[in-house]
Amino acid sequence: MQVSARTDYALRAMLAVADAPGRVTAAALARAQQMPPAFLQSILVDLRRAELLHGRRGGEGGYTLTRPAAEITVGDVVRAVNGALTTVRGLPTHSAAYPERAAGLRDVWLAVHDRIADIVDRTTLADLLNPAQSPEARASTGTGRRPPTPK
Amino acid sequence: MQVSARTDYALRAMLAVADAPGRVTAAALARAQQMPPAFLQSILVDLRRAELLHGRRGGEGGYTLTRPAAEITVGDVVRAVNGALTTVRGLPTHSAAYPERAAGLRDVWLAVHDRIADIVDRTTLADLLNPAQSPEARASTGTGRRPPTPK
DNA sequence: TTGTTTTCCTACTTGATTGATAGGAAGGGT
DNA sequence: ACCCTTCCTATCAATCAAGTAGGAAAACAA
Repeated sequence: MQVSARTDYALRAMLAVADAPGRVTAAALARAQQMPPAFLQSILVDLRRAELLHGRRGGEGGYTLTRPAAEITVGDVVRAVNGALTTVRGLPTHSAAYPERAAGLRDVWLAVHDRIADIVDRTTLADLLNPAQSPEARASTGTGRRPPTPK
Repeated sequence: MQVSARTDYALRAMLAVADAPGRVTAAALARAQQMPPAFLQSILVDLRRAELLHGRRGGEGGYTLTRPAAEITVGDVVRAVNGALTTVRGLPTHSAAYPERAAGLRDVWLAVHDRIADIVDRTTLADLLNPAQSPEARASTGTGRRPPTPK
């Protein structure tokens, strides 16, 4: 039930890129968010391969978003760096086998997975940058956002 | 966002003990649930220290629950073996510091934490052993159980 | 009571996965 | 040509999963 450092760093990096006006270099990113520069580099490679970031080399280089911040969800970022959204014993949640008596446990992990998906797939980077209008992040209980927001 | 093997094993062990009529030995537990015996032993120690299991040695020895299965929640077991319910970068979710731009991210992890807590703190071992009457585990969306179930 | 069996308990060791690092190699601007 | 910045690969360190070995305690039998 733990969020890996890789996932947390990836989201913070995406938020910093989304917030900046132009391009952002990896070095500036690491300094602003206080994360190990070399480790951040390997995370940026994952985000670039997932088509979430566009990297440009050379002078005046840096990273930009491939899509508007309102069209990138937290779930997109998590899946890019972590593979599956939730895992049990290293395996994807839906593909973990359980013996006889513990069959009901599988449903618990699936329910946890669905609740998490409800949150991260409905929250966009733009929502996080405007704290005033992010209903998801504040409500402790309830469904969250009413607007359908069809993906 | 991953459930550790330790947590998964601990819950399966607790379910097997709850389901058995009398005492259950660690060896029988490992065999029935197909988990490494020695690793299970270290997990049982955690469960015993958390006052969830009572171990008895000697012939006719084994483990039993310290409380009825209906009074032990999934959350109790998770916290016993994992410390905090959810962690970000190894730290408890509520105590992770975030710099300027990523402040909104903290609320996301807190919301995830609350949703997970809603599930695991309301689901008891008895619920999991009666698949017919476990509303939590089946519903993909919604609040789950209506009865207040005051702890 | 003594011995024996059964089981729980503790400490240490190995292997694998993840977090983190360093040093180039390739590409864009000037 | 030169410099800067992103990219890639190989490597180190730490943590967790898993396994091993050797007691310590409790129940039963003689």
